[in-house]
Amino acid sequence: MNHWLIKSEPASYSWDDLVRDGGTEWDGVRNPTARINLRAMAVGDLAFFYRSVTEPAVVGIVRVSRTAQPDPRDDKWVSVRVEPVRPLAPVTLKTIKADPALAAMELLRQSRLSVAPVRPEEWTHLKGLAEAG
DNA sequence: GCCAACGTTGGC
DNA sequence: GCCAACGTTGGC
Repeated sequence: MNHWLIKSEPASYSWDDLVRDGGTEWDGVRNPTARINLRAMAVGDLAFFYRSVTEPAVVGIVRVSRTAQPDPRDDKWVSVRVEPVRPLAPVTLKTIKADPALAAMELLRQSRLSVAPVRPEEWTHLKGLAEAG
């Protein structure tokens, strides 16, 4: 199983919106690198839900419930379906940046990438931080 | 194909 | 609000 991180601005779609909806189409991604990552997702893959812009932090875990399909509004692009698994105690960007075990995360390396892979050891470590806090 | 201008993302 | 990073567009 692969692990990922997906970003959303709370003003456009928040963790609470996802919980309310019970799942959503993760569409609107318009970046070629992010598209490669969406296409690589399998059903059952887990992703951190990252809140950008306003108090940037990882705030939850989601599960991929359908693989990539063309966006009906623009079939050059794709979307997957995700559903909430559980909220996490927020792990802030500040904490992530300060942690040597997370220094290689794609989140930090390419800060504008909205769909990024997470290495297994990074996944375990970051999830551990949320559970410790 | 190069590159300057421009637009968007996202941290601060 | 500012600005760095970086992707896209368009003139040449």
